[in-house]
Amino acid sequence: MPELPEVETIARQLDRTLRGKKIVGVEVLRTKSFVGKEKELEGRKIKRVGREAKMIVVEFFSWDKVLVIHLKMTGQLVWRPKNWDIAHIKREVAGGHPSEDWIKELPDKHTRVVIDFSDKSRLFFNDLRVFGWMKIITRDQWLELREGLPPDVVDKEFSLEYFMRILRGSGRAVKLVVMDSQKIGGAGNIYANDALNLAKIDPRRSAKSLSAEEIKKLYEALKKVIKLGIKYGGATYSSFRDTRGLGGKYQDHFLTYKREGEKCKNCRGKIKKVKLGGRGTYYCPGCQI
DNA sequence: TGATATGTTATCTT
DNA sequence: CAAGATAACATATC
Repeated sequence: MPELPEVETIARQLDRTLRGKKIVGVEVLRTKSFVGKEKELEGRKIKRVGREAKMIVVEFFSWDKVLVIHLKMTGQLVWRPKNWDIAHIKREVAGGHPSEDWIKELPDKHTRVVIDFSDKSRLFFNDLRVFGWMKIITRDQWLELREGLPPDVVDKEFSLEYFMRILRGSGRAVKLVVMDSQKIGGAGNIYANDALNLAKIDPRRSAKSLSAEEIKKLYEALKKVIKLGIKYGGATYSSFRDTRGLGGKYQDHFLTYKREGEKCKNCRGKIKKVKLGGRGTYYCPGCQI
């Protein structure tokens, strides 16, 4: 489910809550969801939690291995303190409305892994479709993996020159190139749709047909929507929940995504939905040329 | 019942 | 070989 802003939201929250905590137990309820020997985690103390592309990395004190997590389409990481109860969550969220469907007991039928900490708090990895995973790899493997990753939209290495080179080198539809995780990290379907609307570019156009000016507009739009997504704590669409089991707010600011038939915020045209690369694609025929 | 679903990658086709 | 298209992963919801 989560795109970069959603993963970033989760990673930041985990970094805050898990730092210094000691793992005392790991239960794997679905073997496909955990790669490696979970026993190895016992007794480890968490140094920090970070994000690279759409992966979450957990680093430990005095250990040369890391835990890498990918939520794919439907993964969730929900942390609950000792003696968690509904009243506790409601107290924690100032003015927010906890989504009722998530105020429930865990583990449930979609829980794949549970990590227990020495302070009796617990982290639940839920994943309906079981595409996501947690895996233990060595620090060296992790560094190697990072080497092979393209720059994230929010990285400073993601320059306009780089973006231009990528787009000019492909004849595919511009939206598919923007979403290509081999070339650009972190631009998923929701944000790709919205960035193209903001830049007023038809998502179906061949990437190499964009002018330098259009590329620049798209580059800026992409950074802008991703930052907006982070600011609003991600988009709650389908299964996205933060570590408290609560949703984000970006969905209230969608420009095109899931807005078929509604008015374009630029030109009052009607948002249209088409299919591109097997994915739902939303755009405004009025202003996206 | 059938279409659809946020991500990634393996495998097919051109 | 390379670029691009498509299927696959597992499950729920509309």
